Amino acid sequence: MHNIMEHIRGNIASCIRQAMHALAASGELPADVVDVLDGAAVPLEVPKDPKRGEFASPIALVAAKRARKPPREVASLIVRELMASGERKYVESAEIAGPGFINFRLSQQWAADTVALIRSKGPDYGRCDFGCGERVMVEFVSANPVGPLNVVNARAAAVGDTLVRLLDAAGYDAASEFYVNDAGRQVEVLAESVYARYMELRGEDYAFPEDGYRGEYVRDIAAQAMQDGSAAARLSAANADEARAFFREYALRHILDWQKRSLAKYEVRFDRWFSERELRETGAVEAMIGEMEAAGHTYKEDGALWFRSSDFGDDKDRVLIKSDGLYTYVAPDLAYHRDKLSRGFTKLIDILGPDHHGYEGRMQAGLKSFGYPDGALQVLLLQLVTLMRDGQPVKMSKRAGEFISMDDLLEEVPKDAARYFFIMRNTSSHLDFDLDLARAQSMDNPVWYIQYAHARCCSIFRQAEVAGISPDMWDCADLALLSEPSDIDLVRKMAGLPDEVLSAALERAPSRIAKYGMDLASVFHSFYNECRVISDDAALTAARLALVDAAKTVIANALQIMGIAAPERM
RNA sequence: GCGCCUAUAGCUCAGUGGAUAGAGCACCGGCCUCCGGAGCCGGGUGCGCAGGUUCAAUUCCUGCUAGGCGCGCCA
Repeated sequence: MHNIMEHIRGNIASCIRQAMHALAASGELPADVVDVLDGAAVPLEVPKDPKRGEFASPIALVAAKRARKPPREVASLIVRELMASGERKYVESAEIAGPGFINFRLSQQWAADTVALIRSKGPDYGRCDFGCGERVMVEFVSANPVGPLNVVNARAAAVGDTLVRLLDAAGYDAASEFYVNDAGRQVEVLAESVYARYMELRGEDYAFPEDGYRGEYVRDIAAQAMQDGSAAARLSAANADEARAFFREYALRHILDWQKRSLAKYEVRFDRWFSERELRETGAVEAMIGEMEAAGHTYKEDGALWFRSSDFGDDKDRVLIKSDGLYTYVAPDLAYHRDKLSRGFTKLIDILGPDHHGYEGRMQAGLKSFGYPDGALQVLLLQLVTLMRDGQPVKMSKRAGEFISMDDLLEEVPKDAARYFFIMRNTSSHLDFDLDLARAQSMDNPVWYIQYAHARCCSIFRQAEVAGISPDMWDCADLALLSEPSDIDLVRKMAGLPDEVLSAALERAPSRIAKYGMDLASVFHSFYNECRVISDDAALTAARLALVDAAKTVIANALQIMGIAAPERM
């Protein structure tokens, strides 16, 4: 058993089902009342207010109409049957409340077993095999290799990496990829920009391209090439075309390495950096277009080759090959997505910035035309990020060169804080990133608050060691002694991790784990204030140390999923 | 004009087809002879507007209003 809550949920549901069948059989309820159970799970929820118990069911409200009795009366019959059932496990009491809810309270044995389970699972607690090893590919960041990573890239990196960790925890075989657009126009513009700066540094008159990249880093790259002996030698012998070609490769490698370093600092890992250029070299794009033409999904117009994407749900048709003979970005991108699916990934997730939402329709249309099922590709659109300093939005303008890159951000706030802040909101919501708060080493900072809960657990163990209490003493503790409301509140919150991980993974919602971590830390701090762990009562001390050990595990596991360190001291 | 996203407490945001809609910040008041006070406890007139589906809508659907973003043979 890896999830006690799931086990109990199943047990209660089956008890309710049996109770209703028994009532229908005995004639106390109309025979057709059991129809409400058909094809649907017995409704069971975790009440918001812990005073209502661990589980609640509105089944009596749902069944009242068929039962032709008031909900509370139906509830009372179900409770009578259920409490008489020998199948019932852990349920200590079932009460009728409000309009007809049945609230289930679990026995202390449940708390004891939960603590024991968490301690035996250790780092695996919270994980499950729901995904059955299905292969899921998450593609994120995929910034053009023409400049530094920006703040939305940083959000995408934190969200994507956490999502991969979540999917992994939920039993999927999850992989991450960064698609490198190292072919195409943007790269040429970069090459021309660096070349222009190079000429400028040499004091030659050369016009900077209209749509060129004006960042200071472009000049830096040119300057570095001039100082690099072998590069300088090659440049001095080159004509303009050769120099541009040289700078294309030089700048590309330089910027790609730079982006890789930024992400490494951020502890965001990619299983693969997939090169568009290599994809083109395999002939995959040509082959794909050939098949599309053969299938009749294309037509020629105004000298360009169009994909009939509107036949597959897109707003309008899209150009694959421009009238100048070059591919648009759509063609290689489609080939890339087809490549991912051909490698055995059955689910693709793309995390995109808000300026790319139009992209989804054409990709979905493409995959549909290839015959892949609906739902093979899921696009997660991130909304914008506003950096806040002193309560004011930080103005960013590319033109004026006022621009905060991901590197700048990570110099200002710790990596753990940045990751947390970027995932703490729903991906579909605009994000206000409070730089002052993220940097603060104080109770107001949610990251510190959670990490402090972990450090506090460790501190208690250090204290226990000083008092001469060894781990084997709490390994065999009598967990039945954990009976204070604060003990149970903590256990209840810890028991929720597996459900939380699974729903966060299925909803593609890293923010849920951020919220959970915060709530867990809060319950832990309350417990700590309410219940003394190390006391004169040796048996209770042992039980509480086991509880703290479990708490430490759960906090660490939640932080691990977010890619945030779990410090022993701060 | 079309498309996507958003609208919940003074502020930043959670949340769910169900019970009395939550958290943090800010503000006010308490709690250390004690495991880290980097903490805890208490204090709340809020789901943009109008319809619809439902036993039940803040949640789902439609329309409206307001804000953000996008709408290239750029990526």
